[in-house]
Amino acid sequence: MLRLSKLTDYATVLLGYMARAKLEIHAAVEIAHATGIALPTVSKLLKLLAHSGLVHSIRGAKGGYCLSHAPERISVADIVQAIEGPIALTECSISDDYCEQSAHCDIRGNWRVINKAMRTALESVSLADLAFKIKPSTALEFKVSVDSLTRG
Amino acid sequence: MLRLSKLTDYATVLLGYMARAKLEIHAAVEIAHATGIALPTVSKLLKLLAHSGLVHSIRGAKGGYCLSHAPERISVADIVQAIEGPIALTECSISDDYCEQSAHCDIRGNWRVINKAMRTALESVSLADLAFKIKPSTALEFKVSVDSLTRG
DNA sequence: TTAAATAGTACTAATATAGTACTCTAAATT
DNA sequence: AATTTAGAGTACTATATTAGTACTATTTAA
Repeated sequence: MLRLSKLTDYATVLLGYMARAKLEIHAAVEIAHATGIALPTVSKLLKLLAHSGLVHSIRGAKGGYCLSHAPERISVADIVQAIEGPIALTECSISDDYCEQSAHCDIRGNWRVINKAMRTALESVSLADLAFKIKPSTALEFKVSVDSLTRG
Repeated sequence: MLRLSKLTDYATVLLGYMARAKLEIHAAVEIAHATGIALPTVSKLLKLLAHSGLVHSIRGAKGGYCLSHAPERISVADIVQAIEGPIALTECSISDDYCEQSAHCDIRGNWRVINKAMRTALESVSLADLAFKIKPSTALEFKVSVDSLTRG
């Protein structure tokens, strides 16, 4: 079904809330109430997002989390990677060594290309695009030449 | 990690074999031997692919499977959909009703756009691209305007 | 009629995901 | 300094999904 995990989905919801709310600092409890996502889940997600540097955490009383960058600077790819790890459609996209089939498999190199294409697609959409309505005039364009892909 | 299932990966390998091998009809056993994928798995996959019309099945002795279309006409999106079902990154991309969060969720519509973008990326790569080396001169281009996306 | 091959279905096992609980550390307020 | 608020870290459990297997039925060639 090629789908994102629920956690990633939740992450976009809670980051979307943070992007829209004007106050800088948000406690996990507040975000949980506002979004309807269970508190332990919200905490877990915010920790992951803090690890990847997408949000900044402030400890102690009156602490909380704030976005590290403007919503326009945070891409969907960033969010997916923060929660799910590297975007890699197939095992062999990650490491060369792992696949026992490699003798039979002539397809490996070409998956890399597709992978890069997907990543490019996800990188081209920002948190701002998600959180605020995408205007119909906005054009998403992905133009990926194999030259650039095979170099990457 | 946004990855395809192993089964989808296997499916590309065995379709790749069929695309390269010149003989029209291939029994499941033959494909299993050639690709190193276990026979029961190969059978399962070929059944799924036959259901979606990507391969044509011939029953009985001397039977087997053959590609329904030229490798150039079969897209990676077709293969993914045959094995994993509809390409839908989030639950709400499939049905409107399901999501209990819908009151809180302003993000729904925009996921659709991303979804379509991903699908477009996968549609732009063919089985032929996978099975034979993509030539560096080949350019994969995705150009998706939101106008067309919101209509879809 | 027999052997070869796919169709269909149901089941089991393995893995990954989601969710929860608990302890530790840091900062602010009094 | 003590207390309270809030995040950090870790480990665990339950659930759901995925992968893999087995078995029976059906079709066709020789």
